Amino acid sequence: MRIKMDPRHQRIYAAIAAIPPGRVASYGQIAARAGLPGRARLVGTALRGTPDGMPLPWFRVLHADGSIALPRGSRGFREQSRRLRAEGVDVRNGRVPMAAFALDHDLDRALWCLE
DNA sequence: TACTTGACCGTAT
DNA sequence: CATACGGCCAAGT
Repeated sequence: MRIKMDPRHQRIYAAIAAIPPGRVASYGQIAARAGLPGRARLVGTALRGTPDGMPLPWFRVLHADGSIALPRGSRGFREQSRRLRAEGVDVRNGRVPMAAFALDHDLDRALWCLE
């Protein structure tokens, strides 16, 4: 048996999966690219409920200011930092310089206008 | 059903 | 730099 997953979550997962290695995106950017402008919180909700075993580059999703969402010192926090650095992303003091690594913000605004 | 939480965000002070 | 606030609203209790 199989229960249909919320289509919005599917679109969110797809948007996250589309982030290229070595790049990152904010929750808001992912929401916009999933056709859900202004609903960054839903991205967090979806991410929290990521099905076990789904190979999702969750670590490429950060706060809009580039900081890691998970609590400082938590296991997730350390793993996220490690995995980002492993693919060349600059993580300093729990934060990534978005100007240099984030997906194009202007494109997201353009997508927003199409909604 | 009602109320609270929260892997958020932009703006204001 | 740090709080505060309103907007957002699915999930959890």
